Amino acid sequence: MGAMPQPPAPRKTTGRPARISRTEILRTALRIVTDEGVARLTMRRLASEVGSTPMALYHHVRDKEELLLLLLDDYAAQHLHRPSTAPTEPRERVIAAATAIHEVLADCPWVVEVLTADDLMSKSALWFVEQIVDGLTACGLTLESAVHGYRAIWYYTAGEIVIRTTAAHRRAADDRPTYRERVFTDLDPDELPRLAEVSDRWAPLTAQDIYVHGLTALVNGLLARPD
Amino acid sequence: MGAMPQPPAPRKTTGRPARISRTEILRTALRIVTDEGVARLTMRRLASEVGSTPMALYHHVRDKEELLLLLLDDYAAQHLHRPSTAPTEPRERVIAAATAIHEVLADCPWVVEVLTADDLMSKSALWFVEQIVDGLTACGLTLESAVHGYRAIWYYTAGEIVIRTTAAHRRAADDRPTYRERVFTDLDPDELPRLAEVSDRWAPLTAQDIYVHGLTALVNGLLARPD
DNA sequence: ACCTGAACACCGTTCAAGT
DNA sequence: ACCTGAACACCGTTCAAGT
Repeated sequence: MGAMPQPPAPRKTTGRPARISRTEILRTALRIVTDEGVARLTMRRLASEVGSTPMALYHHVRDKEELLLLLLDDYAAQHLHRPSTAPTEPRERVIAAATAIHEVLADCPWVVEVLTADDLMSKSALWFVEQIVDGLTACGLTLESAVHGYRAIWYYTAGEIVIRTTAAHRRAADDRPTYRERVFTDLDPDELPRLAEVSDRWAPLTAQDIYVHGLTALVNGLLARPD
Repeated sequence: MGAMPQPPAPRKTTGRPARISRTEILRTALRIVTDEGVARLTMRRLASEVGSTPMALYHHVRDKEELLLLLLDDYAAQHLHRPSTAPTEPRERVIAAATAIHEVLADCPWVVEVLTADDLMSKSALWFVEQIVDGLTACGLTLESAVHGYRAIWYYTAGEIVIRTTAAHRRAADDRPTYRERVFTDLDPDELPRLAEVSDRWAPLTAQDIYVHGLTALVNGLLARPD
């Protein structure tokens, strides 16, 4: 869960009226991050886009890290909608909830910076976490094992996002051949026979989306071995 | 595989003798990163530690990103040792290879920055990748499915490192209560019954190391469902 | 209460010049 | 070939002051 810091502190009626609001700051920040990537989001840039000074921002957010967390919270709240009908079969409910979280995160590459800056996600994600934990218990796991299972799913999901996102980012910005290309052209088939055998299929193979495949395997494995 | 850029280009005998070497740069960088964390590794700081100027570094590495990748390559080469005896049972070989990679990465928190900056690991890790892919095929998967399985394992492993490392980092630097603490104290038991039920056990539960547990489940699931 | 200006203490990297 | 000095174009954040 990302740190959702205190709400803007209920507006007092005394004092100078605010010229910029936290909402406006977050809206602008989200636009910058969506259009140009998280690297381009600086406090100075953001300040000028909302027509203010860098220091005015610090009156609405504690620091840049809090800004990023608020941004993820906001994003999740807007995009993570509970389905009108969830599967009744609990195993399927687990898969569906994890896939929902994954889809939302996969659509905003900038989350990586935030994921690695905090441990979990927004309040909006709690319902999905509940679905996963509850689904696993409904399949026979103890509550403790279900929580562990949820964490394994979260590791897998976050890892997929982090790795795939940065790999894509790299590919885009890359003129020079990747390390993989260089290494895979001169594999020793005696030492690494399997890798040598797939070396020329590696790129298309690893370009395939295997999230659901791996997720299903993981969930099956978690349920087959309830300790 | 991290980008291992060209080796330092075989030393020519003409020209000025080098005052600093790539090896010396990497040794110093590794010390900084180990002692004080990757955030403290700046080109300027590194230059002064090797007794040189920032720009001298650019004669030995292309840029900071290449420096970090070289660092991971170096680290993996030094710490990722092939075991003298590997399990004969292929499923166990897969688990052992993944665990070996995980252990080395888990011991150097700074890898997170590098993992998210490139897609995979060093050349030294290839043997372990081979063990995983070969072990999975030996259990009956096609070569393609084995590669997909390897990727699922890699996502899970990288995710565990990234999430656990940054969570630990956060805990250390944190005075204010975490978002989880704030959220978990006022869960609605009607809406989120399972989470409410575990809310006070959540912290110790998620502090447990479940890497091997999840890995085993994932591998079992991958093998039980070879499509 | 909210905002500003100036300053502090940094970054990575380029460029032109030295030896 | 290797290294230096100075500069460019930035950062996040603090502090003291204004309205």
